[in-house]
Amino acid sequence: METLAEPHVVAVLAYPGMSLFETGIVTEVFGVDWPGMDGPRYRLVLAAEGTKALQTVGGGALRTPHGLEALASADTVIIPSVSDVEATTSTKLATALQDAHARGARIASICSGAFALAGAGLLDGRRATTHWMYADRLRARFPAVEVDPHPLFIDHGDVLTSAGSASGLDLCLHLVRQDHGPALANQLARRLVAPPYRDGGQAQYIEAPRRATGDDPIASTMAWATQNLDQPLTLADLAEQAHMAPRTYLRHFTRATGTSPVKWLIAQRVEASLPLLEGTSDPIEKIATTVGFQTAVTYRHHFTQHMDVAPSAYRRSFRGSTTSRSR
DNA sequence: ACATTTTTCCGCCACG
DNA sequence: CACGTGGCGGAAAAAT
Repeated sequence: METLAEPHVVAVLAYPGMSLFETGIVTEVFGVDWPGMDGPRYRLVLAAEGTKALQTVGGGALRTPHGLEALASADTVIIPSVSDVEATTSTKLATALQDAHARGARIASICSGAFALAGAGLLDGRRATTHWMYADRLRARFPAVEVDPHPLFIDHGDVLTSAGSASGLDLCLHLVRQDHGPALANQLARRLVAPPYRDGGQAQYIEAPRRATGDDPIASTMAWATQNLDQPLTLADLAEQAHMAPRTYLRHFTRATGTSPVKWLIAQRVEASLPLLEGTSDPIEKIATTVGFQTAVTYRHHFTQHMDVAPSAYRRSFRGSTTSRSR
């Protein structure tokens, strides 16, 4: 568990024509030494095939001393997308990935990086995701891969895939959470000013984007619900607010949102409770009811479900780490 | 931690 | 006929 002596090595692939965004996410999470963050560290290694300077999007050039052998010897390997989803994965890269995997390293991809993992055969017979726009191509090129375009990321333990670029951040935070627990992951998310937790199963693609205008009945009931979070809201209440039958409301809601009303409500309530845990010393009971859970039991249940820690533990770890360091 | 009751959610289908 | 609606039943999830 403790990796203080031997830092966990994260290798991220650099390639010609790369965008700096996905790599930047990885850098931010695993490469930056955040001041005031005690606890375990990672060592980030940028690895490339060959030692020539690589062109990046925007006309820059990038050179790294680390070759693919750095991939093969890392603890975690991240492929932050590929330059061309039609191109076959080079044998050298495929071999490096297979070696790393066989050695027990964790292999993760962001966005179109899944094509490299699939090219190395690491996704055969497994469920995997990628950017929703590439899902069909991935399926067509690698029929052995069970492509699911819906979730933000899929974690098999040894192999992980994530969706569009920004979901890479969710994936990276997920890895930190796996390695060092929710407290550190949440703390890091705070520093990055990222939402603390997005579940891997959350929908990546929302068919009917919510309009901010008031004429969207779903959007307005959602706004209404967040205003009235403290009181018990049922599906029937929301439907009535939207002047729809429950069945119709349900359909519209899932289409617009990617989740169900109750799941969304629970997530809202858990989220609303975070600042109360962080900033007040209100008892859990009180927080539970102010964010709309009938009882503290249900609050604890759902909080733990979402955050992987009990509310009290979250509060404790949050306080401990922020106050003890800054003064 | 577990069982019971209640609510949600989704496929199916009839209706307008 | 295509399309949105909404009631019904039962599995699944949430509340108690």
